[in-house]
Amino acid sequence: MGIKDLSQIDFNEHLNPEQFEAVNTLYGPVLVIAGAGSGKTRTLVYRVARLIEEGVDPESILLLTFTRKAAHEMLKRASELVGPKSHLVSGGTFHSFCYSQLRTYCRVLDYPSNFTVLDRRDIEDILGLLAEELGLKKETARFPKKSALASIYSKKRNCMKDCLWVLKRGYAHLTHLAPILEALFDAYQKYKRRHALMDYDDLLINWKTILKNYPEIQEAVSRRFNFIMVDEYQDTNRVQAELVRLMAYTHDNVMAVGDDAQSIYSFRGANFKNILEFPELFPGTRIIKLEKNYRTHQPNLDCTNAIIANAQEKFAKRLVAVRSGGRKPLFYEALDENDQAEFVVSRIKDFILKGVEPSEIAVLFRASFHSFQLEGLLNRYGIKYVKRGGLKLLEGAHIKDLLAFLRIILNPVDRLSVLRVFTLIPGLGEKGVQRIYEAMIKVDDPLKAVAEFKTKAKWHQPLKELVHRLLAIKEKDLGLSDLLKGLTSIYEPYLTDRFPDDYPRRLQELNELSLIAGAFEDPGEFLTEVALDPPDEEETYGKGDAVCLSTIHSAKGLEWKVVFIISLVEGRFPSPMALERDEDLEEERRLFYVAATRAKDVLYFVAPRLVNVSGGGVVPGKRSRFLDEIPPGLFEIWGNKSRRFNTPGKQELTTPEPVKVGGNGFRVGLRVRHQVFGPGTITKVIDNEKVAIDFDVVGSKIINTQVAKLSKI
DNA sequence: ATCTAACCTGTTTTT
DNA sequence: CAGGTTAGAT
Repeated sequence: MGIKDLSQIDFNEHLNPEQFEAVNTLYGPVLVIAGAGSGKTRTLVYRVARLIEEGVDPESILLLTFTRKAAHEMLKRASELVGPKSHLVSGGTFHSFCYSQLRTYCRVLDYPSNFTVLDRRDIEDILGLLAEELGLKKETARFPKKSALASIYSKKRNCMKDCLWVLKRGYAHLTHLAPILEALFDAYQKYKRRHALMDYDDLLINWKTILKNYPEIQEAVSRRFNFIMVDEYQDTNRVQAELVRLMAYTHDNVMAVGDDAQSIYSFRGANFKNILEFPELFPGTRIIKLEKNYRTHQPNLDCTNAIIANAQEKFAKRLVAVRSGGRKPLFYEALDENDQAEFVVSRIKDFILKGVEPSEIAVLFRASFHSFQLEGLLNRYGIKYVKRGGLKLLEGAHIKDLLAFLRIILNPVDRLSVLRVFTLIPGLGEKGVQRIYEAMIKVDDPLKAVAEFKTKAKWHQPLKELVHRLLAIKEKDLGLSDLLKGLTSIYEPYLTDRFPDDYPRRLQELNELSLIAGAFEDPGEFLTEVALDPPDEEETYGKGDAVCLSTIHSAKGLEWKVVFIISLVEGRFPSPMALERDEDLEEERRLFYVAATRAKDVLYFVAPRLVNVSGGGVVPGKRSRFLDEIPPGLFEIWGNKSRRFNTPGKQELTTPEPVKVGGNGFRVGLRVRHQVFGPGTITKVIDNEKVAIDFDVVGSKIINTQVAKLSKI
């Protein structure tokens, strides 16, 4: 296959020889194994450009990845390079792609084409409901929580194994429940079918079933998408690998790009071994390795290479930096979590003063609650930040309330939504709604049945009014956007009641949701979109220049000039849940590797020496084993003891204010003893309730004198 | 006796 | 924010 004239782009000039080779392998299966920061997505995008330039129809190109963010990034860069033609290229996450295919073809499975996609919460709630209905909770002591049920279910389906298999790995204490869980999941499958619902796993598996059982559909799809490319292949699981195999069966024009060292999604069935199996799935695969790193400099790279060198199974790969210069990563051992937060904040302020854009700074952590303390401090200093991976807009109670209203309009016997909406009425709870619901499912017009429901309870009248308002709005037959606005006005009194402190903010969010909804005509499609691709806060609020706080999982594929990785102590990172099995610990190490490779210029490791535990006490922590694994000399240790009294951040916090005496006699300079933290000195009286105290052992804390027991010394 | 509302605590990671 | 628990309301 000769290369035609490269009239538009000089590929050779913009790519190194390995990338060039990958880009120019236009036909047949290709596996690109590439390290962090080596230009993986770039390679993929250039191949799209190359194909189009070759005369390939853009509509026959399909780009797939696992995460929304990676998909978004990939398509954005494609449109930058290729221009308007890139809009004809199909692509997105596996889930959204399967959804669009199922809309067209799911009738062969006896599903209506307007099925709804469940989000995680729905799945958990339905499982919980069914478990209760089947009486499993009463029968079985220590029945797993519904979140665990959902995880077991999803793993079972993603790995294509039975319950016992899943329970044996990871839920060993529950193996006796295997038959019971099979029955529960059976009931769940039936429930979904009855209500025309699919969950995330159904999207993939149902589409796979169709491809497998309907050769004419498989043929049509395979001919339509003549070039399939998968980014972040290490994140795919067996089901996704088979989907690709099935869809490419007429042509084998598949390029998979991935890094086995960055596989961090095994909890949902992704397996880095998948990448090893690719050549088996596609005989004759050409394997290309990318080992040049464009993101960072050699000292950082030496350190990250050392982190991943401790992994037990991996492709041999040693990244070499293209950039020169640079400084070793720094490790700061903070006194406690408060000092950790103060250190990070003071460094952030410093960088911003030096002219670093806040959006070029990120703080990464294992689990989203690790950043609580830091968030408080950032708020106090007025530093703008966005948090990724934590609470999503969708998870706010008010958003869920409004969506429940919408669902009732669309389907009055949606049990979860009925429960959610009707319990908003004071005095009406779970049991009451249950009785109403039973009356609803017996008749043709469920909402009317509610209006006519007979009871002496005091909630009767408010319920009737609510239902009348819902019926009235339903009759108007409004567009989706107006419908949501109308529902918001019905919901508003309950909203102000439920959230007296911050309802204006929540109302604002609801209005934004109505605006987003304006882009959809079909309400079912809107609900699916919200489940599959929830609008994230950053886009919604358009906060431009803010520091990024992120879980490591949500940081994958992104990069910043300055990166802090915090809470590198045992018990936090690696996560205690991952200590039991070797494979889990290996994954935690890869996670650490992903975090450390996000930095372009400056990389900080931070660990507190004392760790807050639940209940309010502190215990001595041990620095994370992953830090100890790194050979000494590959990072610098920072923090002589005097630092904490010299940094600007610390100064501002501890400089005594003009003496102000709190209502209870506490004043600056007073020596006090705290039940848990021991002796300390009051440095600031904030108001009648709160004082700042510099404890002799654990450093500064804000203490509420109404809650904590303080005695004067 | 039955149900609701208020309180307390403990949180992995994603589609 | 949700699950479990419990005090208090009906």
